[in-house]
Amino acid sequence: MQSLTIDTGASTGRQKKVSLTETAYLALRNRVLSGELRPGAEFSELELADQMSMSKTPVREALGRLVAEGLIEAFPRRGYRVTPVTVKDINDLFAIRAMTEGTAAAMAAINLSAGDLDRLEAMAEARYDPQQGESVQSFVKANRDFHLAIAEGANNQRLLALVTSHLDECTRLFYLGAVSRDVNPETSADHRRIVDVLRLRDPDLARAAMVEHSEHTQQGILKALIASDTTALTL
Amino acid sequence: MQSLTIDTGASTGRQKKVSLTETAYLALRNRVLSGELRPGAEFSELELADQMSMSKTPVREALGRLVAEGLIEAFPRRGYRVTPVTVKDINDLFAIRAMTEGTAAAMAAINLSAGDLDRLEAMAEARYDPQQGESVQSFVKANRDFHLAIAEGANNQRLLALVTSHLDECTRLFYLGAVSRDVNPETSADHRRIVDVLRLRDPDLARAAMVEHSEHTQQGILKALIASDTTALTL
DNA sequence: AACGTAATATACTACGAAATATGTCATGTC
DNA sequence: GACATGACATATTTCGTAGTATATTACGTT
Repeated sequence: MQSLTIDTGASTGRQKKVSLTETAYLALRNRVLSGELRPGAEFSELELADQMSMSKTPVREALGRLVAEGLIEAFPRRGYRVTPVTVKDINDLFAIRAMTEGTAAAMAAINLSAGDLDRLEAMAEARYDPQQGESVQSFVKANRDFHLAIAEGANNQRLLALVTSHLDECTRLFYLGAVSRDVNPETSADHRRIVDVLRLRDPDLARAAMVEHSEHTQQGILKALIASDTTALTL
Repeated sequence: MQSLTIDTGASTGRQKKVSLTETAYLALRNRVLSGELRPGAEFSELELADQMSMSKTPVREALGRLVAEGLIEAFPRRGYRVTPVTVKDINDLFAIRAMTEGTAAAMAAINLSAGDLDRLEAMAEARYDPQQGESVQSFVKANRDFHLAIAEGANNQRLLALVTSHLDECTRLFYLGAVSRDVNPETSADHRRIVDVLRLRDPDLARAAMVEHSEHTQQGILKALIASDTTALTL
């Protein structure tokens, strides 16, 4: 076979053409995480292929990855559906999140430079208007950036990947039921406290602050989801 | 589309026919984890398809999942190779393992019944003869069962999945370089201590014992890999 | 209620197109 | 004359399309 010398093409700023499989994967994942495809929704390969005007194969490969991730369920020879969400699921998910992000914060407390911390502090100032969908979306992105910046500070690629995927799944729950709630005061207070303890360079305190923040988010989302009359939750 | 009423077929004990994609995925993953396909090894879809006497499509779908898991790297329009292993990789991996299995042990300390603990204690007695490949393999399986039994005690499916995948990756490193070493005394001592502290139902002690065991394994594997003259490690 | 038949959707094969690497050869430079 | 450089042809490999086979469900008939 051909030799596999590596050229990431990172140095040249040329535009990277992504495969249809990657396109389908990102689009589908986004539709699930944004709540456009709600838990329990059923669909077929052909249906999605037509929507995205591509053949079934790339759609099929994208679905395979999402099934492996657990976001979608496959029913052999019958079809697919978005994996239903249960209360236990949510608790399990947030237990993982507290673990991964808590560990990341503890490691970041040691690694982050003063400049990094200043940038984090600026990120923690993000606010939003619960009435405006656009504002909600940019707040969600800012929140994501804040958490990922800390996870990057852990200097562990595997941990960063774990944090990213679980954080995105938590955000999905936020979209599913808690959009109407105003979490501004709680979130910004938590984020500020996290930056404060990171400055102390104390791993244990940083972990505790992050775990506490995760638990706050969990409580808020559980309340909002249970209160909402949507079909987001399955028993 | 057809309705997706659920029938897992679990109640009927009928034999489950697995798809070629699943077959290819399991076979490839096993070849990588067992060290048959070593880090850096290059190959093509056609090559693998011929070996397993199937079409390229199921192979391709299996490779997609392994790429997503990080076990294999894809080079668009050129081919694939087994992801090289670096020392930092190993340290990152074991940091994750200590985190996930430590957390699992802490949760298991609360959940496990006396009967569960007795079964665990029996599992901890597994020994092997470093000279016999067959014995090594059954020891590795027993070790896996021991760790997964604890992870199941955490009662969190997501955590169990994380523990499983990372434990398997650690086992791969064991196969890659440490086969010759005799880890019997160290392992059984650690395992016995873990069962002992689990009996105390103290989450913090259980976590500490598990983390310590993970670190012992990490040190042993690092030493063995660096000492071995194999090409398993990339700088 | 049991059975047969049609409809539907996946699972897989086969093939063609596009992209990348490699080898050859002509050309130019020292 | 030796060597480097670029153009072009060719081989290799993935990427995606299209079509076939098979499994499963739904439904009508007896």
